[in-house]
Amino acid sequence: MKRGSFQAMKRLNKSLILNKILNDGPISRAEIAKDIKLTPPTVGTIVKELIEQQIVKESAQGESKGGRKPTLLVVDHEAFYVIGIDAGPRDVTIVLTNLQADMIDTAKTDVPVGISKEAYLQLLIEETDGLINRNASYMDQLIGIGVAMHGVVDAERGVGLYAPNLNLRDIPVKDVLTGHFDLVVQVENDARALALAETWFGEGKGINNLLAVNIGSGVGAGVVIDDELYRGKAHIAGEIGHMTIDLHGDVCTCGNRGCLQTIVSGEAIQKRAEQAIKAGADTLLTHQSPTAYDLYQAAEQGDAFSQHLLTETAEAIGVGLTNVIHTINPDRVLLNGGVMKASKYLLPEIQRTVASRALTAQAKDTPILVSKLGDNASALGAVALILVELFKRNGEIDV
Amino acid sequence: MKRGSFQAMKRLNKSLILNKILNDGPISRAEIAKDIKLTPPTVGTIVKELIEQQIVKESAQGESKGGRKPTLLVVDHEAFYVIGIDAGPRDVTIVLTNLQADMIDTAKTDVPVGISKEAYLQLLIEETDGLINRNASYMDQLIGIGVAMHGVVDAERGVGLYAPNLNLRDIPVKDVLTGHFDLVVQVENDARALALAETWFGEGKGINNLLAVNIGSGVGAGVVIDDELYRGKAHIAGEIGHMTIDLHGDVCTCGNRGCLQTIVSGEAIQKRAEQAIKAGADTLLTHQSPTAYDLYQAAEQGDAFSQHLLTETAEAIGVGLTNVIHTINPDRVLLNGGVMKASKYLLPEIQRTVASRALTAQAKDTPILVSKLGDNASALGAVALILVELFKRNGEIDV
DNA sequence: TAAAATAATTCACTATCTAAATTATCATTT
DNA sequence: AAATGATAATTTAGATAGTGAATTATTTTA
Repeated sequence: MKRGSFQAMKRLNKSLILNKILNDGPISRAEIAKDIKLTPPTVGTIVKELIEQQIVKESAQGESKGGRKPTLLVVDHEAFYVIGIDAGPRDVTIVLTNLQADMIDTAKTDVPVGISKEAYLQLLIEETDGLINRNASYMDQLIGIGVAMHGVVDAERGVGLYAPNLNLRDIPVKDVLTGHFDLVVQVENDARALALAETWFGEGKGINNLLAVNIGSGVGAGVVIDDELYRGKAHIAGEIGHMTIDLHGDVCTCGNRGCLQTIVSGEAIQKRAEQAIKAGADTLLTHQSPTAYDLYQAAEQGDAFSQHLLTETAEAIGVGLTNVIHTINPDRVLLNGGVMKASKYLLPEIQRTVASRALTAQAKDTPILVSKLGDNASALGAVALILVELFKRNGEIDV
Repeated sequence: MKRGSFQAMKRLNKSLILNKILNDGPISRAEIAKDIKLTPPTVGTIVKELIEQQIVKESAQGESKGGRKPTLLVVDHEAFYVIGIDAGPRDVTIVLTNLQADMIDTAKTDVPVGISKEAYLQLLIEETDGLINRNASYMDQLIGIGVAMHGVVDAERGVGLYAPNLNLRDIPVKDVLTGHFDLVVQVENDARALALAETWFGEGKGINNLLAVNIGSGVGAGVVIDDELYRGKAHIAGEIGHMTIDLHGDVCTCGNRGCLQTIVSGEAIQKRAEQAIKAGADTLLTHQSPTAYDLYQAAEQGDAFSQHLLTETAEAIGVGLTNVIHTINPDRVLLNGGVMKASKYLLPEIQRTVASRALTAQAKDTPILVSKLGDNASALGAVALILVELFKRNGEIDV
């Protein structure tokens, strides 16, 4: 219950101005004032503070519109640096970026099978230390470490509650990392980090209510509502992989039947193809257990079996998305993950399925796009976790 | 993009104080100050304004805690009156209540089959006029009319976009009613109004993220996120009746197969029972087409057929709820509607199903309750639509 | 070169909060 | 019954941060 106070009022205005510069910069003080409906003096004094904090700087002069040239303001993207860690079950990717996610350096390492909780945390620390040592010159401007973590995560406490593919529980990521690095550390579930990456750097920019779905070895989604990640009481909002869409379908790892994952996850696709091939399906495929990408390639060669399997997959994805659209009705849906490497075949069928099944014209028209962020998307989401802190706290992050 | 200003700051504090009195009253100025962390003078001046606006009044003196007795403040529930309309496809219910939803008077009328848009609106006006004329003494304190409307509703414009069971589209409810009554009019979808009724008067009080499901002739839900109704871009958030849970199930009115509705709606239950009875099921039931309540009564007599049918229904509801819990992870789920008249048999099975299917311990524990609001719940939700306006606008509604 | 326009800053003013002091009222102790 | 110590509410003075109008700094255009 946040009361109104002078501090709060100023914080809000400062936040509005900073984010205006971030999103619409280069921009003049005068234009900021006009857009946010604050008076020029108010904008002036707040901008002065932001410049003192080094997060904003004056750039070139703008074009005159018949009077004095405006002094344009931009966020100084080189003022601070951020580390983002994609802490997956198979490998760990670490990136060092500036404030607009330009990659300075990156490191990637495999995770040994059956690793213990302590060893996993040690691995994160060592790899991060390595990256830090290689880039010592940036380190006094390093403001935080974001972690995108596989599994169910309590973002508030920074704890990995359950990481199924590592078979680990209650991993105190935040405590351990802050203890070692003495920096701001934010931890989040990888699907949600991905959604955040989209809103900061991808196709989710400016979308207030977003569903970002990751279809890989599992299926998960990040839900953005009113420009903020929505987590839910038990931190499981967006766990759509275990949505039941076929009451009498195959048994899932979770014990239920007909989860979305049992049809559309990377593993499910491989398994379904494998079974069909064993049963003697007529196909050009040479792999015994082809991935979605293999299917895509074969489909390109005209393989009807692969085309059919991808269509089937797309329809199931479409059914799942329609269910979510009817529940939270997002402004846009973004698709990501390894399976979407077959997006050329999947996307049109997904769109067609949603258009055919959704209830109203507007719902049928829900834009469904494939992410353009590429491989480091989760790590970039981890970076974005820190950017949220920085820009929400008006640049007043502890360095 | 709301900037910080003195006005906004004061509005916020006024809102906090008013809602504190509403929720925790009778309460003294001193305690308000302590709870909201505002200083006594600030609270004092704002309370003075609220008293001038008549929405708050001083009630009795409280108990002394060793000093001067506190003057307790309460919302004056008799200061204003509200009309709530439940505009359904079969009948229209209208209530007149004070600010705590105490019923002053009520009216109910049937809707002729195949009614036109104009006639339906005329019916709403005439019935409301009748209620108003019967209660003329309250009318100078009447502040608004809320409408809970069957179908897809654009709450912002106050238009019924599509009312399937009336087979009407684009019903300009708000414009027509404001034109005739010159009062604040708010229109909302009935399932969402129901959710709002729960947060104001029912089991949803104080629950930040709520799912209120109505299982009647159709299935719909109201989604509350961060204490506010969530509508979604196309106004269809919460349309969970057409969630696909059985890819190869029965065909729904929407054209898809295996919608939740095809198993659990009132009509679906009757249809399923009817078919089984025709096929010679062994049952005590005398009806050819029994309702959920008939099944409940028979089940109470030990009818195994009815018990089984209810269990089947409950499991499907549980599957649907689990899907929603995995998507938006609400703090609480409330169940309402005609089918829940069999809640004695349904609820335990629903809870068991969710507990068995949900992913994590916390999710399994999601509280699922049956509404206690009774028959006028939707009309009370309509009343709540106006209360939201009143209490969000700090009592500054135009009378 | 003067006039008009736009950008940024300065100055005076105002709304609203806070802190401290004051007044009002009550229970308890002497 | 009067004094004492609490608690509640109000009054007073002061601080914060916004607004409007005026001023200064540029720049384009007539």
